[in-house]
Amino acid sequence: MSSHHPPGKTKILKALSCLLEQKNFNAITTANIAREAGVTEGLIYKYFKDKKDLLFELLGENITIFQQLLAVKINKKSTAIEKLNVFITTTTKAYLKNRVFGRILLLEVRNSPEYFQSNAHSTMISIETTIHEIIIKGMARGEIKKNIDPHVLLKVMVGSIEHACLDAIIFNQDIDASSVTNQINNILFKGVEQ
Amino acid sequence: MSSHHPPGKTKILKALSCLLEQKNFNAITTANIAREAGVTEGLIYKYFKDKKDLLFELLGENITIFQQLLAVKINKKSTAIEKLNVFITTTTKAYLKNRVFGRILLLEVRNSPEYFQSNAHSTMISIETTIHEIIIKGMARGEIKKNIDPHVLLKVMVGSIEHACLDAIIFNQDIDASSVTNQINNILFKGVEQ
Amino acid sequence: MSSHHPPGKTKILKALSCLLEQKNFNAITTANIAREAGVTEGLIYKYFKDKKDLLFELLGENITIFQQLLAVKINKKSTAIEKLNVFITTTTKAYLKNRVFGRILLLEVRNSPEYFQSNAHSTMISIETTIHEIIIKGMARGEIKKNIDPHVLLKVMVGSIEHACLDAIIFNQDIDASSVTNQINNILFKGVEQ
Amino acid sequence: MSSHHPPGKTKILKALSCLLEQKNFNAITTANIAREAGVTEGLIYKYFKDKKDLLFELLGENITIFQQLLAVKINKKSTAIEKLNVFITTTTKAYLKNRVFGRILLLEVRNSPEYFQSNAHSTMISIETTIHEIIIKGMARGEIKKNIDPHVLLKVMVGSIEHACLDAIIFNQDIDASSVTNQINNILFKGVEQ
DNA sequence: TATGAATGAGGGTTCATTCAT
DNA sequence: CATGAATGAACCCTCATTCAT
Repeated sequence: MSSHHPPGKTKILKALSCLLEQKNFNAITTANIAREAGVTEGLIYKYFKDKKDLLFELLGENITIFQQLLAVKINKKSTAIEKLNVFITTTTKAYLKNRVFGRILLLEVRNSPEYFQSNAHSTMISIETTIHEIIIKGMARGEIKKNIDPHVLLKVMVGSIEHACLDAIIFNQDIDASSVTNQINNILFKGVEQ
Repeated sequence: MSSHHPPGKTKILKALSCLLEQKNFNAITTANIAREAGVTEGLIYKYFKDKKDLLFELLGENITIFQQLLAVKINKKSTAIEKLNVFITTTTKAYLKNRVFGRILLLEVRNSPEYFQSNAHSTMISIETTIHEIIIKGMARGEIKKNIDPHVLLKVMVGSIEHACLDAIIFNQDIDASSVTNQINNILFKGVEQ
Repeated sequence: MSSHHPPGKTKILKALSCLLEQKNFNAITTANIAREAGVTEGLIYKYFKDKKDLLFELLGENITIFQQLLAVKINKKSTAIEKLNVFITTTTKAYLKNRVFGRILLLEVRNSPEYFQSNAHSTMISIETTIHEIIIKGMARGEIKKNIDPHVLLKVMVGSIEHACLDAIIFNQDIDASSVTNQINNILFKGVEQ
Repeated sequence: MSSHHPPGKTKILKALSCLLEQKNFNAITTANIAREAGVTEGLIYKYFKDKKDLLFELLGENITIFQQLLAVKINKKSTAIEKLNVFITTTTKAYLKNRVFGRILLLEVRNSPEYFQSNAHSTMISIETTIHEIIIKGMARGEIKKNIDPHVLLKVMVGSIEHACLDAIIFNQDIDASSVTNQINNILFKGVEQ
C-alpha cells in the first residue's frame, strides 16, 4: 500500500485506514485525516480529487490485494464447485477479518454514485467476472446444472456472503465463519429441499 | 399512509416520500421538505424528533403495509417450500416495484445506528422471524433437509433477494422479476450441483 | 434600504455597506459581515444566494434610489440637451459623492458574469435606455445632429463620466465636479475642433 | 515577446497568455500555468515575484509593442486633430483585435493597487502623456478650441474608447470598429448639438 | 536551471435544529 | 396548529508560495 507513492500520500492513506477503525467515513473530517497523517489538509488535495476519492483509492488498493489473494486460492482448485466454494469461504473470511473494509463496501460506498466510477468498483466487477466465468465453465463441464442462470447464481452467492457478514459487521458480533460458509455452500450446491 | 395524522404531519410525510423519488435522503434538506410540504421547517420538529425519525416513520408505515400483504400471500400456501417461495417472489417484486423504499432499506438506513432502534426495523425483524419459523416448521415436517441451519438459510434468502435487486435499484435497470425469482427458488431449493 | 426586510436581512445589508467603506469586497469575509451585523454567518445564506448575491442586492437598492433621483432631475428639464446635461452632471456627482458604489460599479463587479444577470445590472440598463430615448427624441426634435449614432453617443457620455471619476475613485483624489462636468458637456455638445 | 528570456520564463509567459484566452486571470491558478507551460510551479517564482507580477510583465510587453505601433501611426499625421483621430482609431481597433488584453486592462488590473506600481501602468501613463501633449500643441496651434481642458479631453477620449469596446469585450460581441471610431471622432471634434 | 514535495492560512457554504409568538 | 426568524457548529476545499535538492 505504501509503495510507489510520495511519502505524504502514503501517510494520508495510512491515516484514513487507521481512522476508519474508529469511526464512519462520514464522521471523519479532512482535518482529522491531516492531523493523524501529520501533514496539512491541503496536501490531501494534491494527491486526491476530494475526500471520497481518497476513500476509493484506499479501498481500491485493498480490493486489489484481496483479488490477488483470491486468485491464488482459486487457482489451486480444479473443479468449478471447489473454486466457488473457495470464493465463498475466502470472501466471507476476508469481510469478517477486515471488518472496516466490509463496512465500507457493504454499507458506506453504495450510496455514492462516484463509487461506481472508481477503480475500486471496477476491481470488484473484475472479481465478479472471474466468478461468472468459473460458473460458465462449470456448466460446460457438466459440474453445474445446465438450467442455472450464471448471473443469478453469482448474485445469490454474493448476496449470501454479504448478508451472512452483515450483522457481524453492523453489530460487531462474532460469528463462526467456517460453519457459516459450510452452510452456505451446502445450501447453494445441494439445495435445501428434502 | 395519510390517515389518522393531523394535516401538517401528512403533508410532511408525503413531501418526503415525493422527494425521495428524486434524490437521496441525505441530499434532501429540511428546507426542501418544508417547501415541498408547504409548511415551515419548524413544523417538522413538532411531529418528528428529527429528520431521521421522519424517514423511519415513513419507512415503518410502508414496511407495515408490505408485511400485511406478505402475510396474506403466505397464508394461502400450505407447505414451507411454497411459503418461502412466496416470500422470495413477493419481496423481490416489492423492491422492484417500489424502488424508492428498496433504495432506502438496502442502501441508506443501514449506516444509521438509530435505524436499528426504529419501528421500521422491528417490523423488518418481525417479518424475518415469521420466515424463520416457517423454515423450522418445514424442517420439522420433513420438507426441508434437517442439516440446514435455519438462520443461515434466512440470510441466504434475504441476501439473494437483495442482491438480485441491487443493480436494478442502483442503476435503475429493468429486470425480469419472475425469471429471477424462479432462478433463485430453483438454486436454493434444488441446489446447483449436478 | 431597510424597508420591507426582516431585521436580520437589513442588518446584513447595512453591515456590508459599512464594510465596503473600509475595504474591497473581495477582502471582506462573510465572517466580517456577520460580526459587523451582529448575526450568524448562516443567516446570510437564508437571505442571499451567496456572497456576491448580497453585493448585487445592496448595489441594486442603491442604483434604484439613484435612478429615481435622476428621473426627478431629468423631468424638470425640457430640452434633450438639458436632460443629457443633467444626466452627466448628476451621475458624475453621484459617483464622486458615493465613491464606495462608484468603486464597486466601475472596478469590482464587471469581472463577474453573475453581475450581468443581476437586478442591479438591469436597473443600470434601464437608466441607459432612458438616456437613449432622450437622445432619439432630441434628434427627432432637431436639437441633436441627425448624423449621430445614439448608441455611440450614449457610450461616449457614459465612458466620459466614468473616466472622469476613475482617478478620483482609485486614488481617492478630490476633483472639481462642476468644472469637469461643464467641460464634458462642452466637449460633447459643442465639439473641440476650432 | 519570447526574446531575450531563458526558455523556462518564455514558456511561462506564453502559458499565461494562452490561458488568458480561456479564463479570467483570477480563475487561472499557478498550477494551471505550470501545467500549461510544462514546468513546475516553483519555477514561476524563480522568474516572477508573484502571480500578479507575472501578469504585469506580460501586460507590459504587450503595451510596449502597442505604444511603438501607435507612435509610428501618429507620427505620420501632421495636425493634432488627425493625430487624436489616429489615437482613437488605433486604440479601439487594438482592444477589439486583442480582446484578452482589453479585458485585462479594462476589467482586471484596475482593482489591484500593485498595477499602478507596475511597468505596464507607467507605459500606459506615457502613452497618455503623449496624447496630452498633442492636445496642448493643437490648442497652441489654433486647431483645438482654447477653452478646452486638455486633461478632461484626454479622459473623454479614453473613456469613450473604452466604453465603446466594453460590451464587445464582456459579451464577446462583434462591432464595426470603423463606424464606431468615426462616430466618436465626429462627436468629440464636431459636437452633437445642432 | 529546474524539480517536486509540502505548506498554511483562510474562506464560503450547508443545514439540522430551536424557540418565541 | 403553525409560523418565521435566527442559530451555531462544522466542514470541505483552494491556492499562492516556499525550499531543500
